Amino acid sequence: MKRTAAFLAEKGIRPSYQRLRIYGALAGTKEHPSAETIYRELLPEIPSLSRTTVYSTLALFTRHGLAVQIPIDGEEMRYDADTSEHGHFRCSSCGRVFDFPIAKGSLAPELPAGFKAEIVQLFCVGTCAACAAGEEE
Amino acid sequence: MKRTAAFLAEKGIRPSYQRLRIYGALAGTKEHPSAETIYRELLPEIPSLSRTTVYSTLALFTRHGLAVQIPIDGEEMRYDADTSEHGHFRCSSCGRVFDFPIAKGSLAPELPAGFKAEIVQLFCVGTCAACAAGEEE
DNA sequence: TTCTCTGCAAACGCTTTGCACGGAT
DNA sequence: ATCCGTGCAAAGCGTTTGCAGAGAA
Repeated sequence: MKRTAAFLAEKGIRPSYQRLRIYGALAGTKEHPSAETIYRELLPEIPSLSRTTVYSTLALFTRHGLAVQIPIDGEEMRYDADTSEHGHFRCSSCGRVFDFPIAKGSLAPELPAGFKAEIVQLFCVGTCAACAAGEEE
Repeated sequence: MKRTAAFLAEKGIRPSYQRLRIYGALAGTKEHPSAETIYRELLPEIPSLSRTTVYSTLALFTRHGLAVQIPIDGEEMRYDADTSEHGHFRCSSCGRVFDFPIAKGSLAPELPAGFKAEIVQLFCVGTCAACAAGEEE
């Protein structure tokens, strides 16, 4: 946790207990959790935690570049602490979101003149290997 | 409109007046409208129109492959009648969504074995040419 | 008749806002 | 003393659902 505190501090975020735990929950999983998921995960250990804090903290992380928003399903916003270039695959059967690598440069679209992209995201929706193999959810 | 009626019919959708008009509103613009936008556009001419009808009709079009959902901003769902392969760029300043071409094959990501993508979408968020040129709004 | 479509109103789920308390600076 | 972070409750917004009436087949 000491590491995390220093990491948040150097990004300009005061390392409060809640922020440390929320960052830990986000960075420690590949599940691309939503605010609700993180809230429910931490609640048993931090009974006083409120959803408001989770939402505002995730917004703070996003503003400071520690997390990326993944609006892959129009239902709930998901977050990813991995801000490097990669794609996201959502299984329409089980709902899980997976990372997948993308060929370098393939995400450098030829935008019309004058357009400047700050965020580039590649989304896929389909069926994951587990669900395709017949494991219903 | 005759054309549109036949088009909907051959896709297995009964061409009611509302459906024709909603399809027309969607296909006749490059604005990637939301349900609310279409509703407000048609309301003056179809005063009895309800949001419910717009929502259910757009869902119907999506199910039948006449429209694609674009969850580019996690706020409201946008729709596109152009189902061909292209990218979407959202200007974070003015909120408009633009199409842009993508190099053939660049949207064929190397998914892990067993994964099968049905929908592939490339999203960018940034500043459009007009906003970059200083036109606030 | 029977089935589908439409539309109103209410409900729902995710997220944001207003406000007050408490702790840090 | 001031500022910032937290948390509760309520509101907000996009969307879906329940239900009834109108219309097509």
